[in-house]
Amino acid sequence: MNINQCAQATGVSKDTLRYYDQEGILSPARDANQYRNYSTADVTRLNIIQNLKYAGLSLVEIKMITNLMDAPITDACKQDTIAFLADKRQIFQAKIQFYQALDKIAQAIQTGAETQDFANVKNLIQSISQLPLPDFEVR
Amino acid sequence: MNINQCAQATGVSKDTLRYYDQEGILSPARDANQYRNYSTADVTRLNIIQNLKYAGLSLVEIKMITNLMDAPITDACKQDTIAFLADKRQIFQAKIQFYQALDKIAQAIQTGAETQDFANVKNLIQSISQLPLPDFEVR
DNA sequence: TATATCATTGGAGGCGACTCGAAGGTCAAG
DNA sequence: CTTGACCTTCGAGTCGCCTCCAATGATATA
Repeated sequence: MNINQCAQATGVSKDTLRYYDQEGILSPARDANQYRNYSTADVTRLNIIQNLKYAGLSLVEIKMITNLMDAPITDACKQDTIAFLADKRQIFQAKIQFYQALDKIAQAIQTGAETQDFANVKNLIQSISQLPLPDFEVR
Repeated sequence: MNINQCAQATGVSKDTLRYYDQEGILSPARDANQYRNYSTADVTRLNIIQNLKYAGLSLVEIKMITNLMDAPITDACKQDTIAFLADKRQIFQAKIQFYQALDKIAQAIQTGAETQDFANVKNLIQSISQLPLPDFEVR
């Protein structure tokens, strides 16, 4: 599968695919003519990359996780992984709670706007300031 | 409250506060000497900004929402707001589901790594590729 | 075999959201 | 009335993540 086909298949642009290669995030095999040749495993990996990006991970973090797939897992990296995941899970859970709370407010604002209750809309926006940000991350 | 005190109180850097002013996201009153003077309402607004940033909204989107607080809400902007919120709520709900699914996998990976079950760790990472990305947004 | 269409690289440019530095105005303490 | 710690603006720089372009090489079709 050449770069164009891979771009079609995954929705990731050719430029981005070259960029990922350059950054060591996804380096497909090369044909004799130096053309990139994407395998189905590469496509799977691109799906992982897209999903983790969607979850707000940086490319560096994504690289770290996907590298676990082909590296033999050493003891040191095991420790790192566990720590990293414990961290990320805290963030994920905080995000779940946060989005649930925010969605509730958004729903109320929606209703308020529909029923012309604008005073209440302003109060609801105010209430966004009360949502507790987890103290362990700033981003 | 001057810019330094506001920075202390909110954890937002002075540079960022000036940047927000410049971008029209938060423009505090000015004293006679042109110094920025932040009110408690401004601090509240900064909390809102930080929370919406955490939820993944861009500064432009945040500006749109917080502007609802001091503008008289016209019919046109009401329509916009409702549409915008409907959109965002879809995204919020998708994120909730996504994070829940991802956290489950992360938990399993964590357990796998702790119990040295590395083959399973690799399978679990693979399974991230299966998480369904909502089709209505790419970010 | 010429032409069009694909691939390669390297380097520059862009955008969002800051971040920093220089040059200068303001103010309180000694 | 000077010193030092603030504040101001403006312009440039940074970082992550692409995106575009030019020069060059490979492949497929008339």
